[in-house]
Amino acid sequence: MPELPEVETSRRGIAPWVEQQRVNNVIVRDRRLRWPVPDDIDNKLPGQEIRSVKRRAKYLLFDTAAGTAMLHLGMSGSVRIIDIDEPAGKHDHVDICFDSGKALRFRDPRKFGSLLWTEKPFEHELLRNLGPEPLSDEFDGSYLWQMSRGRKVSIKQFIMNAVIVVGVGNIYASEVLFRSGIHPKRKAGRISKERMMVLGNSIKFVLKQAIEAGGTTLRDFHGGDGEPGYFKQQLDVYDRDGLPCSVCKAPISSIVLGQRSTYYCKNCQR
DNA sequence: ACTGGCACCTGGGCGC
DNA sequence: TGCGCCCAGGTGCCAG
Repeated sequence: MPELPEVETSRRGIAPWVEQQRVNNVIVRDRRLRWPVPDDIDNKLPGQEIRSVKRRAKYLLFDTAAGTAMLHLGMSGSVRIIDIDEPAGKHDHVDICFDSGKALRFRDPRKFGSLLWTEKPFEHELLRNLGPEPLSDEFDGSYLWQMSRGRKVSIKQFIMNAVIVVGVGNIYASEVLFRSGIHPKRKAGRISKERMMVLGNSIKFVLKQAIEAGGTTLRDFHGGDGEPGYFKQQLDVYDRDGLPCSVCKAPISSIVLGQRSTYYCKNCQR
């Protein structure tokens, strides 16, 4: 479910309940996530204080003196704060319980998420080769333009490639291309610098707006504070097949690109 | 070096 | 109600 805004919303929601809290114990009910949950999680985390909860790409990083727990929400994962005695549901795979009597509960029906342990997060193989954060100063349209020269992939797949830039998933890829007036199938290497500048700005704008709205709730996403995200109301094209374009009123089109549903306006996007 | 396609897993919504 | 089918917010890995 989560793209960058949903992960960031989750991070902000849980941080006040987790930072500076000491882990009492960890309950792992099912290790069979995308990768098996390592013993380190139950062995090394208890007794540690969470110094900070940070985010890199779509990973939540729980920093302690002994190492860092890396949590990825996959397609269907979510986290929330509970009282430690709250009964666990079928897909509540992990609880990180604090001395405070609260716990961080990780739920993930599809099990595409992961919970890993590392001592050097930024050297971890899953993080090492990631592209820049879209909201950082090192990312902008001229970077996108430079990286895209000679590339034949569609611009949509290009911006969803985490080696190029992290955090842009299937919803926001369609949204930022609409805002930029760029057809999702256009080859990345054949977009002018001027248009790439617009795209770079759109990525920053849309992601920021979505974070402010608390993310997008399509099904059951909720931030760590239990509130759903309200960005769905601001989606211009995603999941709006056949509905009128917010600008020109032409029906929104849908196609499949790289096995993912893709939405755009035939009129507004070239 | 790129590109496209598959895989992992479970549940929800739809049509019959 | 039940069944079968299609779809779902991610991403590592494989072959060409």
